Amino acid sequence: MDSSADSTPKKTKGKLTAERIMNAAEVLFASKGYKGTSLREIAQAAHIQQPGIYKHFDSKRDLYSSVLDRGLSPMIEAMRERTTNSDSASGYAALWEKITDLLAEHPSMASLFQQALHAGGDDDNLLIHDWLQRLFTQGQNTITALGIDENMEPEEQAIHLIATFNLVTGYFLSQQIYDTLATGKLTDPDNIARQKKLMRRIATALQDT
Amino acid sequence: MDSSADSTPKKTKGKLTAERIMNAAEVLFASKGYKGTSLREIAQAAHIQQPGIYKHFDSKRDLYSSVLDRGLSPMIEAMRERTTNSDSASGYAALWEKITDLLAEHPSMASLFQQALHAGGDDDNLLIHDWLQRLFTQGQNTITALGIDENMEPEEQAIHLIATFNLVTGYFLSQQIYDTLATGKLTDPDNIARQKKLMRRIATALQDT
DNA sequence: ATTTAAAGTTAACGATTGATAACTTTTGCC
DNA sequence: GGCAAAAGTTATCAATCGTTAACTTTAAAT
Repeated sequence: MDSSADSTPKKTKGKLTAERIMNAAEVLFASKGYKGTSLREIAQAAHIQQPGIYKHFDSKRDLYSSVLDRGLSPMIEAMRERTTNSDSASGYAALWEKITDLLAEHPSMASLFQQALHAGGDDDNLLIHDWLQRLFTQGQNTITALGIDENMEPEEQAIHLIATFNLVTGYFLSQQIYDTLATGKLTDPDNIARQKKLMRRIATALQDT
Repeated sequence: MDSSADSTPKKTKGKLTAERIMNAAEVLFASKGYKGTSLREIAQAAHIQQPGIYKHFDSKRDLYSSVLDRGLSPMIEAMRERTTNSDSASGYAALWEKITDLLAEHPSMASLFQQALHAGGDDDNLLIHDWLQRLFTQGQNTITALGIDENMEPEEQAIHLIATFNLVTGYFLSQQIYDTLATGKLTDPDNIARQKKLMRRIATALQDT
């Protein structure tokens, strides 16, 4: 299928279909939630019939999990890099900017992540709990990498983390708020630049203890 | 029913039941989402049988709307007061603190509000769009009341609004993040005080142009 | 070109859901 | 206390949903 055979793995028909399914699922899960999205509408968006989804995924839950995996891995990777290379105070802003860039490419992920976070009392808790551990607790370097003063008491560190997390992800979920005051899209480069500027100002304010 | 007959309206059995239904619905809608919550589980939590809900609400949608109404009205009221009485720069921090206090009493509302905001492409858009108008666009006084520089370009104003909104509401949705670093509840008074302190620092940073 | 495996479709199933109708019980008013 | 209205229950319905099985078509491997 692919002419550059050695540098790119061959993509079978099935793999391409699975990608289409996951792309459709990502957008629909993000906008309508897990329960609010049926496999029939995902299938329709992916141009197959609904039971066909079972050729590629074991269950709806498996599809959801795969979508989350695909979307969160780059974030975990960015976090890991910063944790490993945290060498200066400028690092933390760069991390959140990197995550902002990632989310700008996949704005649905912000919604999916927040949904998964807010699923309380469900059997999803194990899934997202695992992700939280991987995202936020890779040792004390994580705190520094995230731009949080490590001499702070844990409660205050946690609240700083929450604020920063919500600033970054909440931005991508707020098009409707944006529409009340301005025109355009939050994923426009100009707006992304504005958001980054605002984040830098906040980061500076929080860093000055 | 109520012995202080003149100062408090009488609460019929039905009204008390409707309250129970709405209390149950508020918590369940918040944690499981609209589609993920069935009328049967709401009814069970309210100690009635499921079709009994139709004695008090026309539909599931009507119940949802009533829950939103009940929870958002105090916020609109707080907003209106600040808009009317916006007299000093200290006003804007007080507004967000007031909203923080309101949400601390009803943390489910933060989740419900965000859910409604993120419902894209649904017939809910009219509902939340109305609420957004009422929350955020009560004239130019609103911008000042919210602590946003009115000489800023609209795009930047909108992004500041988004940031502030997500700081306030996102806090209440982030217990799972908090749990990765600390113990306790986000609604504990100590943590609320920490959050307010953090918000004041951010507000000051954003105000310094 | 042939064969096998993969991928896709159609039909159907059991479970769940929001809503309705009929009936029963409780409440509130006089 | 009696009566009407309100509130609540039981039973049922049509629709939707995730899933499975059987069948068909296409893709991939040789």
